[in-house]
Amino acid sequence: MTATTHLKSLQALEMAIREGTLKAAAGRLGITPAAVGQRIRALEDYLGTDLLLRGRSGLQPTAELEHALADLQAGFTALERVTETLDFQRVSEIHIVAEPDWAELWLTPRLQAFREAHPNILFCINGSGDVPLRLGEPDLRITYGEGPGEPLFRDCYLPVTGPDNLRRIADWDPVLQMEGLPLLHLKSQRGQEDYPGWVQWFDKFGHRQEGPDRGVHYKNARIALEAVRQDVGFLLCGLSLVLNDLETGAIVHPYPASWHIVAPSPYMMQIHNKSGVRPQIQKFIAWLRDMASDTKRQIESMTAPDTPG
Amino acid sequence: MTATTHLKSLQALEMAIREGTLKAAAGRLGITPAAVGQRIRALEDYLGTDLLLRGRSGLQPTAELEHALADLQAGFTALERVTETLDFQRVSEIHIVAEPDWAELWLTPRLQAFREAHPNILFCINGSGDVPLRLGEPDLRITYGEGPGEPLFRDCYLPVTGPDNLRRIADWDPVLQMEGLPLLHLKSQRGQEDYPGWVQWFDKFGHRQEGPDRGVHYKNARIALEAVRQDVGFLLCGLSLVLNDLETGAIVHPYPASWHIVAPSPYMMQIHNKSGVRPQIQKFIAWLRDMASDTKRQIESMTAPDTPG
DNA sequence: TTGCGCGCTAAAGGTAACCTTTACCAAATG
DNA sequence: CATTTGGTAAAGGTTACCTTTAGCGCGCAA
Repeated sequence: MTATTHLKSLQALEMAIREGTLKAAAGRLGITPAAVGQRIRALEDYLGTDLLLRGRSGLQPTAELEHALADLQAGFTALERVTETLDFQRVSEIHIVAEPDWAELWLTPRLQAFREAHPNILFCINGSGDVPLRLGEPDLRITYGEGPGEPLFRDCYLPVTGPDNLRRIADWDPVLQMEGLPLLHLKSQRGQEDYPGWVQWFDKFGHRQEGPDRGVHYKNARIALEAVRQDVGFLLCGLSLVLNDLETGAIVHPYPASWHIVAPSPYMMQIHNKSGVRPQIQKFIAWLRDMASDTKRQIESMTAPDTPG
Repeated sequence: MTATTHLKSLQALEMAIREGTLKAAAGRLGITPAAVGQRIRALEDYLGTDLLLRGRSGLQPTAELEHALADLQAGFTALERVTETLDFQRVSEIHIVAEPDWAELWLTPRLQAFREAHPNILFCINGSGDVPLRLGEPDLRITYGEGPGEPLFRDCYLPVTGPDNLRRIADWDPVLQMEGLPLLHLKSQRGQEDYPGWVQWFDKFGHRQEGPDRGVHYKNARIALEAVRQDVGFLLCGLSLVLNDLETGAIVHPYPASWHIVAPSPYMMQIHNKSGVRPQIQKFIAWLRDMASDTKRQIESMTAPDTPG
């Protein structure tokens, strides 16, 4: 008895039957439909017999394959259990370096759910977390601005303030609403093109005659938002960072959401050592993409021209 | 649930555990031990954990792997059943073109056993057999003489005659034994360098003064051997073609077997479309190599200098 | 101890398997 | 009839894989 050859062909075949179309199988296998067809064809050529009847509506194993089908499916089911077992056992560390504000206000709150689902994955974000920093490149790097990587989502800047402030200015003349109230700034907004600040906002929407660059400066967004919640003033903040605060009403945006500035750059994700990413990291990346596209949808729906406010 | 990756690594791992050494696993997989090590290492790197403890005397799965081992073995056992089923079901035709004499007197008698073991494999040898000739190159081509391919065995020419003839000349002077008795020739021996004939034999061993090129000429060896059995005369014949006749005593070789001429060329096997040979053809080739090396051994033992006759 | 054999490993390099891309076709669907 | 959906064909690039070669460490015998 000689060892099994054409493992990938058998896998493609099994997946095609399981999924019903080559296209779906391709999706599961992470390759193109053409490749799935090629894999199966290769095995058919090798054996000199057809194995799969390709119909437009569904696939069907030929009589040849029928007799082997049970073993085929049993085999790959067992192997999938193997991978699951091996992955599950593995305690994995994921090291991330990211924009501090984004990490603190977007990533960390969402991460809780992932960590509960994967208790065997430990994190180190910007040098702290479950495990200490190790030497070398981080597994993941999230940056804002021009640079390499894959875009996650594009943020949207708009003014936010505390709920009391909103009530206080509710009956003021819109043109004057913000006059006299303190503007809060982030350090990152100081003279950096990529981070829209009050200067850009007033340029675009008017509403304040002077001093858009004056006010209180905060080192990071968490502190600034703390101040906002206590009605210290107005902050021009990336929407993604305050989605939850807006939801709970801890802070509010006093103007229509259409009065916003789209971030000139998206958040970018760089994956270190792109080929050969460990399965746990793959899981995390997949989750991150999901979360990012959720956020993207939320931002888009909130700032869509036809649904202001 | 994402599809299983590193199939080949898992296969190597399973085989290594099954066989006990990387070397043995490599043999089963048809690759080098280094490759097996690499496959397993690749998976270990991917998972970030060791899977196999390599010891000088035997391999051992690590604790990580222990839990997945049952599924791993079950998986590949099932897949091996798949290949067996698929191969078995397949009715395959093997088309062979070969030296006519060799095909008729060496291959065909031996083929019977193979055909019984593999009733689903049909043959077409030199245009006739179970199935009619098809267009295109034959799967296998057996040639004699210089040419491409893989050597099967090198034949050995020596005189044969019928048992009665042997008795008749037994008490003659060896130098004169063959004088006056007819020499039988094959058409292929006529002026072809590659096929040693009586001329070459007498050049080398004397024993006849004149006319080594005279006698009866036969179109093919089967007819000539028929005549030999009926004591018509002496034939200089490839040993491989008459091994069975010598065994049964239907024909004999009147001189010590050391009085032979080694064929200047071996029989050569060319495999068409070398990569992508169908499994049935692989089985047949493996069998053919076995048979050929059997024959080689028989020829060598019969013609060895220390065991003449 | 030294020398040797055996099995695993490391590094380098070549090749073929594999995948993607692009374009096309045929059936199903509106 | 136009469009969409799913499969196929051909071409081309790259990467995974394998072989080769050399080396290491251990066990065993002299």
